[in-house]
Amino acid sequence: MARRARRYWLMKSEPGVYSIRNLQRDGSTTWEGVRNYQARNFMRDDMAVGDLVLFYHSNADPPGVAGVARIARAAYPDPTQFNRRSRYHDPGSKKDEPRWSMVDLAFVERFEEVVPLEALRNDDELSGMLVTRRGQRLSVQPVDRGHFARVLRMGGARTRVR
DNA sequence: GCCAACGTTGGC
DNA sequence: GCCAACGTTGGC
Repeated sequence: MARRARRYWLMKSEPGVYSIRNLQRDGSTTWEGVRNYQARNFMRDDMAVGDLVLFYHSNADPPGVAGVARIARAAYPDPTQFNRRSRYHDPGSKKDEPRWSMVDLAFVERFEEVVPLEALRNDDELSGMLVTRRGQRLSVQPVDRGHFARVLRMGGARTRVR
């Protein structure tokens, strides 16, 4: 049985809300609250267990890639969409036809230092990488294998692409 | 805190 | 289907 090739991703989190250190502490986490259709589609349709993720700190100083995570559970319905108390509640979503999906992430490693967005932008090998584009707000993005490997090197990571 | 960029909503 | 109004994201 041929296995699907591992895919590579970037996922944004505000460190004031949930940082790479939080993920390191917790070991794994649920990724609820994504309410953008493009981001949902990537999670629901394209992510699989074992895919690697660049863990990106947004609204941070500096913004940038803080470490690496791994998809620990493939997409399943985000329960917060049905919770009236939740800030992620979606009254338009039906139980038998959930609108929003989520995945679980597991900690892989934390970079010694964040690789700043500016460094990504200044790196020739990373030209075209989505996150370096001005106005790019998507919180879940696919990353080219070569770009992923390059960011790992910039972060001094032990993790390798394969 | 500002504001550009962008997604969503809803009137028409 | 258009598009103005509005809300959010996220760099700076």
